Amino acid sequence: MEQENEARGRLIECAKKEFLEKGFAKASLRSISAAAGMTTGAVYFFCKDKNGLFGAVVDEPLQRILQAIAQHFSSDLHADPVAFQHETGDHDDFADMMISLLYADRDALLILLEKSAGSCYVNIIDRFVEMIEQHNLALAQKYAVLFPGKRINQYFLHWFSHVSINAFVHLVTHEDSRERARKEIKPVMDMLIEGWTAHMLEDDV
Amino acid sequence: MEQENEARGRLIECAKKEFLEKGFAKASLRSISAAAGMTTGAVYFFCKDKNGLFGAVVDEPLQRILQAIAQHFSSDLHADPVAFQHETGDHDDFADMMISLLYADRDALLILLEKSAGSCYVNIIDRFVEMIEQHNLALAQKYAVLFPGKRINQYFLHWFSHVSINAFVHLVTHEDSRERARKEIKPVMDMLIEGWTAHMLEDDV
Amino acid sequence: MEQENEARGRLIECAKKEFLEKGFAKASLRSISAAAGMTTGAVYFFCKDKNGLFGAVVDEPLQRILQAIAQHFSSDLHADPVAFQHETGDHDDFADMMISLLYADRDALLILLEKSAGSCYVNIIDRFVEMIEQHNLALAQKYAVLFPGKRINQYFLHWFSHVSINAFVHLVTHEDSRERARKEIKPVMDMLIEGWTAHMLEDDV
Amino acid sequence: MEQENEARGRLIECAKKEFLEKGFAKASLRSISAAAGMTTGAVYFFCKDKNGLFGAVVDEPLQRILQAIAQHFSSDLHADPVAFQHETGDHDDFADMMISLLYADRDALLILLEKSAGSCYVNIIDRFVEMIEQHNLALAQKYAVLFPGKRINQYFLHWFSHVSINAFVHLVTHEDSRERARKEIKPVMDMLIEGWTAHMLEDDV
DNA sequence: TATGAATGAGTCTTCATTCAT
DNA sequence: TATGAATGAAGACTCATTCAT
Repeated sequence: MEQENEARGRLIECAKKEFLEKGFAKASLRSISAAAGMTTGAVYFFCKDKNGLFGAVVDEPLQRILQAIAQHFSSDLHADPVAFQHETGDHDDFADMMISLLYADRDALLILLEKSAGSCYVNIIDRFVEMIEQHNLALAQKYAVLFPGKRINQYFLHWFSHVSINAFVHLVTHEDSRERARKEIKPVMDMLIEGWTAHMLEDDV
Repeated sequence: MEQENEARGRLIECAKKEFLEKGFAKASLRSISAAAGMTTGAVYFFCKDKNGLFGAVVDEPLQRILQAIAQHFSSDLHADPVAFQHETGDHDDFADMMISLLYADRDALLILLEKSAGSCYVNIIDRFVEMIEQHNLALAQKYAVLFPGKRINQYFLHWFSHVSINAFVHLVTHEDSRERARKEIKPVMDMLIEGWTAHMLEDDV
Repeated sequence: MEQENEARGRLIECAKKEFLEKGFAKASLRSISAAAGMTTGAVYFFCKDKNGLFGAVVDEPLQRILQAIAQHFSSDLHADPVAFQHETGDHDDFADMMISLLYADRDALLILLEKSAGSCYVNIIDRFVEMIEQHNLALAQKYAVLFPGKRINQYFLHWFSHVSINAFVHLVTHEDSRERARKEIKPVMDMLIEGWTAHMLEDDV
Repeated sequence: MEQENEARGRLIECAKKEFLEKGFAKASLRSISAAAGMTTGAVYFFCKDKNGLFGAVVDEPLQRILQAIAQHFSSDLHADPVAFQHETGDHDDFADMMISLLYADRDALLILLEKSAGSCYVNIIDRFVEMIEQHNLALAQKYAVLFPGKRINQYFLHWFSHVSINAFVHLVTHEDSRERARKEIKPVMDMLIEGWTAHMLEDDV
């Protein structure tokens, strides 16, 4: 977006390639900077350290996704929980948004999701899971009110949140084409919605 | 089983602890061998190398699971695919078996599933997924015969296999108690079965 | 005095702070220039190099002291050596002058005396010691003439010169208040004078 | 003393030489290990890190001195404070002991006293000063009791303690011969004793 | 059976310095 | 007058691995 320095761009592009190939821990600043045609020292002109370089690759797309999710959830909560399973349009919108975001800078996301071991972004997926779990919890609580004698199944809630996130992670990880991704996610989302409806509440003992 | 050496046992126990804490890549043979009260050199008497040590920790429980799954699948295939969703007993058996196996040496499994980055066991989960995917495919093919105008949704099949495996990974990862694990897996399995039935086949175009 | 540049002043002020905190060797031009709101390159516009920057901080007060001592000594030498211990006024004057000079830019002096390791000002104290030692030697020679059968104790002379300088170094280093410094130095000076008289000459063998 | 490994001995000897020449901060493990005919990695087999190597050079003689001082002081405190200035024998013993200790491994002491900047032994002299200051304080308190209307001059006490330590530091630093050291310290000690007697107490206001 | 010693390549990082602009 | 970019050498340190004994 910004008309950045050219060498910096080269550096980050090479870093992206190396992180994608070797992962954060095994990536070598030496080989990254060599590929970018500069010395290791130069890297430290552009970034604070190895983690900073990693951040330069992944942070922007990450923030975009984080914000989009937060925003979506804040608006979504006012919806009618009874109609959870019928709000197809809403779920479709969410899925479309996620796919757009995920594929906008797919390599960066792949790195973030699969190659961040050792960096300060480890377990970033857990942050996504936490966000969606909180949201699901709120939704489920409103839902549970309508069913006396039922209560939220906490374990299922947690697992369900995991699976929901992983649905997108799996998508961006296994499906190269954004168009096909749009199509493939549908039955997955449907199955998730049905599962939510059928199993989120358990009998209160 | 084998009349093992005592020092070797100590070594492997300490390795298990270190791998669990730091993961394969960040684990240090120095600190492992120090904890086991021996020198780094000694490690190479017992194992070929770092990967070998990792294998000494995780391979036995891994093989047990691999065999159990293979065996289960070979017998399962003769079942009636029409009745997939009704074979509750069978699914329960499978889940019980898996839980038994997973919790028998839970630490080793945790390491294998979550801490193997950098070792030659990376992506071991993918091997599980492949196994189950082949099995699901065979099942689905028999099932598809009964529904002309329908065909297997390949992407869904793959994702479904992933989720099936992850159901167990998530369980062993998040649930300390084997008894609770037995209970928590139920709605998860139910949701999986329902999802299979509803979405494994898509309209043939 | 000079119509200095404002940025230069800021730079030197920040350098002073950093040198005081970390000492010459561990001070970083990067962090100094950053604190001064400029780039490292800019430092080299104002100074020749790191040592030059150090000099910009400490050299002026140093020169003032060097000159004052030289001047004091050249006038002092004409005094009557017999009366060394009685020239209280003279010693008081010297002490007062030193204290004024030392506290005029105390931070700079502290840096020079305690934080110059690694710079070309290391062992600057030795230069003070040499000056005072030469002076003490001259004084002692005139004094020795009056005591046949006695000669100057060279080692004592050297140590004594050290201690004399350190009396002031210790003062500026440990005593924040210039007024208290004026008071505290008195018994110290007295002890030095008495020591001089009693031990500077030893029996000639 | 211990029949140590030969390479380790070589390493420590080379380290001693390098520390003596360049000081802790500017000493290079690279050049030390090269001089000792081994790789940098080997250093870490023998020592924890650079500070550990420094410790291997200086810690033993340091501990010997620390203990000797502590022991001397604990016995000395029972002496008659009135007779402080007359206990020539005692002071002589102390001086002799210190000189023996200081010259037993003089290079190590020189390093410790003058070249420790940057290491975890910086300001080790202050520890000596503190020890002797506490002792001097205790002595002075007993002494002060005998002189109503007088009180301890705190600044003088502190400075005096510094000078006392520096008497030995200066000695080992400037005098190569242990025999001459024994002789040179005498007038210094005398001057210290006289100064103590004359100036440690000031008029109570 | 295991050790103690050592290697050597590699890690990230920091630094003073330079120089075209 | 000052910057931004980059250098290059060196820094301490860690590691898996080897091998004679």
